[in-house]
Amino acid sequence: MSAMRIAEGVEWAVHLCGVLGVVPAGFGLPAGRLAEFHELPPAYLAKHLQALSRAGIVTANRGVSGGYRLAKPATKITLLDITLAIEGSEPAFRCTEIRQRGPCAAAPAACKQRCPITKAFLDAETQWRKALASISVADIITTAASESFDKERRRTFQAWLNGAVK
Amino acid sequence: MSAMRIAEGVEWAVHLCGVLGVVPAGFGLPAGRLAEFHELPPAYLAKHLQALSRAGIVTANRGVSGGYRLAKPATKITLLDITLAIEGSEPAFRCTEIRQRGPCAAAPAACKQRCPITKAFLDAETQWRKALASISVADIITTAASESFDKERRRTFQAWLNGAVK
DNA sequence: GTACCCCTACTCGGATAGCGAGTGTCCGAGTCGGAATGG
DNA sequence: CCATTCCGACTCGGACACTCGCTATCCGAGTAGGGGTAC
Repeated sequence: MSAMRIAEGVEWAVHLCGVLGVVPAGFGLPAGRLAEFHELPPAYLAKHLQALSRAGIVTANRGVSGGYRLAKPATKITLLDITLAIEGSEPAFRCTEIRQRGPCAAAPAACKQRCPITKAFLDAETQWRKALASISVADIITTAASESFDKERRRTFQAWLNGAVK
Repeated sequence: MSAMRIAEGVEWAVHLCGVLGVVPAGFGLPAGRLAEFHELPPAYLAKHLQALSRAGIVTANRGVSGGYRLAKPATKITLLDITLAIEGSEPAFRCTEIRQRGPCAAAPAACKQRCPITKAFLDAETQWRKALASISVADIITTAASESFDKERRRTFQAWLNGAVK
């Protein structure tokens, strides 16, 4: 009774892209530091970072002073990009064509176009994707900064960042 | 890499509500017949029908000539109603408030309002729900009838229905 | 003949196993930086 | 003092267990209808 759950890795990924978005350009953060920032399991987070890397959202540098950084400007990365990178791009609704089964099955020839049920669900999903595509990581950063970053917390963050970037 | 899957029980439920929508008013179909109509596993389908019953979408009658029937006009039953009945009404995105954890945690006092990430995902989900709420079972029936019901199939269906209803 | 009662058959309802996808973890592949060394 | 080489430590990347929730099933609870029986 509680399906349709978005993987929590999506939440992690968006938060971390937000963090990477405020790292000075040219610098990166290793996976361990990113995990530390929100007290996330480092090994598992690494898996999700790989997915982001494969999707071209972040770039990975190896070596002693390596780490992850955004692959493109934060304004060009949308919540939809991140979601698809983590969850995959398959639609949530998958028609199994049960209308072609049973005593009153529709003839395959009559099923050239999608059944109205499938169409409705895919349309709804398009609306969902459109909404997510309209928000960028830069938007998230701006809003978060203005909403819940007082002077004190901003300094705490800067201090941590200075100790984390190489 | 393939999350966010809608339970296929939703697809079944919508199709079956469509079938129940064209049953003459005052008559019902037992779960076994409904399962037979699309060659679905009867026992498992029964579980979903229970969920529809609890949600007030269909009413269940016991006894020798009992069965399920729509609890309200097909125009008043939306795809969203059915989806929520099967999947539950919890939102797909669930914020775990990781912003309140780690070396730069936000103070609980600063988290009165939802973080912008959660807000964005819930807004997207609202768009999704709105799209599903705009389609009724009656709409599905109308479209399906006009798209893929030629005279021959319509007769086949009527014959099955006459043998199925009590 | 009729009214009542019981019984059977059929229905829904909730409690019970099985399996697959996300969740979590680990160790190996790859790379950069620096230290040691020889010129 | 400087260039070169080698070594080491740190990083990402993919392969391996575990847990929870959807999938699937069964048997018990409940009801309506019909047949039998007594009046």
